[in-house]
Amino acid sequence: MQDDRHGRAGRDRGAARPARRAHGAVADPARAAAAVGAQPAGGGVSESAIPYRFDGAVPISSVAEDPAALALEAGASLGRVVTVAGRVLRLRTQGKLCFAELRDWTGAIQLFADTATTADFEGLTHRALGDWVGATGEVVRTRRGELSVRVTHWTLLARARRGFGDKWRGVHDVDVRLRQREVDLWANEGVRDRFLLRSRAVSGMRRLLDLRGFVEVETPVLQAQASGGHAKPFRTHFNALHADFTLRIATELHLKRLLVGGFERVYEIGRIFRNEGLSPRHNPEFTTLEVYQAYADYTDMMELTEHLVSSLAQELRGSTTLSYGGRALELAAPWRRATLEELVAEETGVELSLAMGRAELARRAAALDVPVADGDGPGKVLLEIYEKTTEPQLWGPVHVLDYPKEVSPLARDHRSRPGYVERFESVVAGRELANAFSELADPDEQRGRLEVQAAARAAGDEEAMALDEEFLRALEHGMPPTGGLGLGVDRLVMLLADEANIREVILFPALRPLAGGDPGDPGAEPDEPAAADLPAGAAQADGPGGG
RNA sequence: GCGCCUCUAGCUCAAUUGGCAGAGCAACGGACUCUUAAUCCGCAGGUUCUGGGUUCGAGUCCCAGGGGGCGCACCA
Repeated sequence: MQDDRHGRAGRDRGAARPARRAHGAVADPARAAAAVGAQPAGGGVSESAIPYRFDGAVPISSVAEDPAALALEAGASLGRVVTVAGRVLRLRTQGKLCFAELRDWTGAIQLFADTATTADFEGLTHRALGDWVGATGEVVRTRRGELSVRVTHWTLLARARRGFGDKWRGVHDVDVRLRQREVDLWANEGVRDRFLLRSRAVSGMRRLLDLRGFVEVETPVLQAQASGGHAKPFRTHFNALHADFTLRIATELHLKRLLVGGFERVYEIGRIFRNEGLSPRHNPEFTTLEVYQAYADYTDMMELTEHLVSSLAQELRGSTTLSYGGRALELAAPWRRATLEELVAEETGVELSLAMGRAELARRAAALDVPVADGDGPGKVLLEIYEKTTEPQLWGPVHVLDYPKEVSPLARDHRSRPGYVERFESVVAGRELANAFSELADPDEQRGRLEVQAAARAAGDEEAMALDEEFLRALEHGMPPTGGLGLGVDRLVMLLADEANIREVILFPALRPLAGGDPGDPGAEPDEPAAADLPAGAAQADGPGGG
């Protein structure tokens, strides 16, 4: 993994066995594609009655959490008329009364209707679960004590032709949950909150960095040759240039070029792509944060890592003490710092040192049942031993210091330990969360390191780092001393959300495509007429600017 | 890629040793003026993932394929 800043950040290895969250995958692809709960169309309201916009709705939480409303006594009215909008998730009709639970993304409130005060009472009682409705009425508390909007009039905003699964148990079919995340978000408790947490973590990250004077930038996803990491890229074709391109595997090299260009503090939060395995802990596209700070070294990056992670935990979870997989995790700064060898010795009792040479290291690897490849140098052997025996056992958080130069082509030589570079990985819950170094700025040294990579590449190592001449030329213009940090955003969100499966923190994780497309759906509306059959005007009316 | 597990109504799940495919929810029709997973009455709903095989008889056993899950490998 060498210099690979995100070698596994955001993609875990050696992780604790993930809790099995769902059972019994169903689903032949046909049924998965046919979606959940297809129901016959109906409901007695014509599509043309649905308005183009809906004015005046307030967030439901502003009603449901209003102190005056909370203090309201059963049977009393607040004397305040509100309009709310959202989705009908429960519906209970009782003779000339009707109760519905209306939910928007801020909260839920009951609608209370009756034949005397509600326009089109009958229509309301025939809403399908899942229909979107706007409603206006007084804020009251029912005799039975439920805060409600006593509906005088209401508007259908969307029909739900498909249901959202069992109203009590939701939808547990993993395939449906992931392929139809929109269903998962409504049907299952906590899903939406988890993704809101993710969103807040990312915006929090931006805010914390902005406060320290960093600027956010965007670098290319499409690259002639991806570099800056160790991974197989996805390949694509750039028609206009008649050239094969790759999707980026790291943002590192472009960001360092910005340091050369005078951006002293930059960061990018972006998707990178690695053409590798799929697992509960690996998604081929994942999000990284990369930060570069001029005049700083890796010790500054340790402080920054601690600051980001502990601040987000405090802000989003209310504490730096979290529970992850049932085990306590204390994220408050400062985090422990220990060298790679110290940690291996603690875990295995085996002393290691680069100085003892490859042969001796290989013997110790064998004694620990760690396989070693013939081509591996001493640094690689050392790293393998650490990764196989120690990293998965580290609960942390801990900054693992000082990696062999051999496996770190982009990091600067250690100022006092020959053969090592100034690099650390932050390990939390047995997995790498962050990877950082004092950046290598010397163009000649960098060229030499990348030539070694290029040779490995030429020898068939598909994941050896590509030699990037534009990057090397940039370094020749001079890059100041710089500390750089890469952090796996998906991984961080997993920690904050207490999730063992990366797909629970990615809205639309990669899945095998369904063969044959939509197999048809008996509950769905008839197919739309083909475009050719539409009147000329209609054929173009497919969106803003579409014409 | 390999191994193990799994797939039954729209959803969540049953179905004794191989012996009539069921329930709850959703849907549909109805009753009900304070419900809270409302309740009650009625009605409807199936290529038991697909294709073969064994058997008098297969949701159940066997083979092949597909989807999904987990683990391993990969992720220098």
